[in-house]
Amino acid sequence: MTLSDVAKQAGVSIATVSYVMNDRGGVGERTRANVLRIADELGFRLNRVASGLRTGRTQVLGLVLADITNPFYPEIAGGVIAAAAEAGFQVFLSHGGADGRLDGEVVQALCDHQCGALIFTSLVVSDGPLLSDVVPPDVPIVQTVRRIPGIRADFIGIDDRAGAREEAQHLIDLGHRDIAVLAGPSASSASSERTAGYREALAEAGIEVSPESMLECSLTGDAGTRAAQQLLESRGHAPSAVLCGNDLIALGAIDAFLAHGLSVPEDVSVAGYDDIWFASSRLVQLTTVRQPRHEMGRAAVSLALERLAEPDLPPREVIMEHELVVRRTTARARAGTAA
Amino acid sequence: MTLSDVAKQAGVSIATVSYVMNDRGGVGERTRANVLRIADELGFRLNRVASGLRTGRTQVLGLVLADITNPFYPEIAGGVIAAAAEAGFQVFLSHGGADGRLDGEVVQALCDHQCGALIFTSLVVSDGPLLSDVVPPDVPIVQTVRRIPGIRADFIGIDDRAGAREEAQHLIDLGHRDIAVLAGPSASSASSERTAGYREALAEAGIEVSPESMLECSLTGDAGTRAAQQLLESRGHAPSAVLCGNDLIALGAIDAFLAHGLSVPEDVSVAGYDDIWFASSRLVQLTTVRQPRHEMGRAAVSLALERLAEPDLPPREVIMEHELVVRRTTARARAGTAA
DNA sequence: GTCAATTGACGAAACGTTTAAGAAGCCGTA
DNA sequence: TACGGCTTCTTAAACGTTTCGTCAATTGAC
Repeated sequence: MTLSDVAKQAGVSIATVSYVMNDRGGVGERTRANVLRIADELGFRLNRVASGLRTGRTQVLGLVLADITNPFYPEIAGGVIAAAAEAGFQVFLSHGGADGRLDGEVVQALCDHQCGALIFTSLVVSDGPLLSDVVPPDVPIVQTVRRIPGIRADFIGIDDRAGAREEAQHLIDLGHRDIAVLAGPSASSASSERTAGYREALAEAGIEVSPESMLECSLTGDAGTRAAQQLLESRGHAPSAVLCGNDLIALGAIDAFLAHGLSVPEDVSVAGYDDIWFASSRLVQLTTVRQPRHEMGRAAVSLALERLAEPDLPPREVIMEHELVVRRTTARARAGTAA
Repeated sequence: MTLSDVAKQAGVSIATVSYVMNDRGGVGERTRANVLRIADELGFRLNRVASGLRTGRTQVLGLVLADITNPFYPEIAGGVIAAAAEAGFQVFLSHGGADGRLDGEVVQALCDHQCGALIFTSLVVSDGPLLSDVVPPDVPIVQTVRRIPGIRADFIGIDDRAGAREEAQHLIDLGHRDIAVLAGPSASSASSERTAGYREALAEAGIEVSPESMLECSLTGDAGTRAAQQLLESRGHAPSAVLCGNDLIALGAIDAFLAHGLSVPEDVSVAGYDDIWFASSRLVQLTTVRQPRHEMGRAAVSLALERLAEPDLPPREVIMEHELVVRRTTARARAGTAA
């Protein structure tokens, strides 16, 4: 079932059918209607692979998630897929390596399939050279969540530092002074921004964080559990509150505290970051900072398509609104501990 | 950068380079090595779109998730993507409509892009005609999780009925007699199998479930909350235990019970189904039945590729191992209520 | 030394589409 | 009548691969 079949049936040339199927002008009203009818009867649909070859651009976006099993990412993917579908694009989904780094083969494969644009989540700095080596210069790149400097790519994310400051301030307002930080990997721009935000707000309030109360761990629940245990061991007692690099760390830390017989938030307040779906469950009720993930996915597609239409646009950064969400894992500091 | 460029540089024909790049025989060892070297120097990679057009088959799988934001599905996607990558395939990701039904346009778009095979999760019966209308007969279809009868498609899932029986038996063994069921939509084969399994096991133990203790709701947390509320209202008191159609319903129900001042599992035991990631969190510790989602995704790819290689295989059903996971939301029935 | 079989390489057609360039018909005006 | 300017339609050349059929060169057997 090809253009040629429809053309034969309708008694016109292949070109005419092509013009009709692509809604191009220059076709008489009668023939257009006739072709449309025949195509419909025959169940004809354009072969997008052939179009892609001929035009040199495919209606396909490549999306690389850092880790698809991390509940943070699928909603971004949802936004990307929805916006892409509206624009008539398909989405190739891949994910990075287990260590959070980008897998060169994955990016290569995407390029082999002639993606029109590439969207990445949570790049790390060492991914930079890979991208410039592998991705053809005419393929737009959008990075979300994290940003690596100096690469040819648009960015979409939130003001992590501001969110972190607000969250730290929230704890300070609740009277906490003995505050620990379980930070995400400093290789991640988002994590280091958050850590910086925490530090700034605490410093402004005259609170200093001792080295043993400032731990760096990877962005998983297990890492959070281990870090919280280490916190308890090295300090000898629980902090009054803990600021975590993301929600998974926070949940892992809560696990650890509960296992030590501490209650949250009565004994220790815990705050996360991201507002993953499950943070809002009544069973958890985690205080956190929300990233508009679905909207970020949509916006990433807009950036990509805009640049596709106008390649010479200057590099752009879109910063979306975040929101401090106060729930049940943070509470007023105990009188005794607030000093 | 095309075959032609490499051929020119290596002083051989396009055909020869093609044979080399595809690891076909009939090329001398010296020329092969030379072509490989030149291709590497030039950074040449085959254009998969052109290959796809020429061969009529693309190295692409289409994956349609019922709902990407539902934490149940991304792990299936992870398995699919991993297995596909190993076989040199890319994966187009789409998702169904908000009502859980398949969107015809989505399937059409996937076919327009000449996917080699299509994998679906959680089809509903009314999706059947759509598939046979839209998907070309030479494109293998794999359905996972749920099965709709009579369509040209392989299936991969678990024995939902057996899992449900085991779970119900677990509650019976704990001494529960006043057991309610919050079932998923009966339009879903998985849900109705589970419901049937619950019923069978309860019936065998001589337990009958009153109509007001058997509610059907959709597979979301909110629906679970509402259903649990309705349960409490119409019955006047809490059941001793509740079997839920999936984990989300269970979590929603727990929410509702907690909101009514009941404790889980002291006042009421709750069991879910699926073992989504967060059911295992220490904050939840949900008793449930595990589906090996990652492996199901991988197996779906195997089925698809096998049928691609051998289209005349008889229809196949792969049933994977499930596992009853007993955690903290189910406990021995109170002496008083066990009657 | 001859001939058949094998190996290694090539030419060219095809896959289904897009699109530049051009032809045919029609209209109105000079 | 001749002609420029529309509109509508067609012809044909790509896009980058794969693969069939052919052929020259080499090998091995006699």
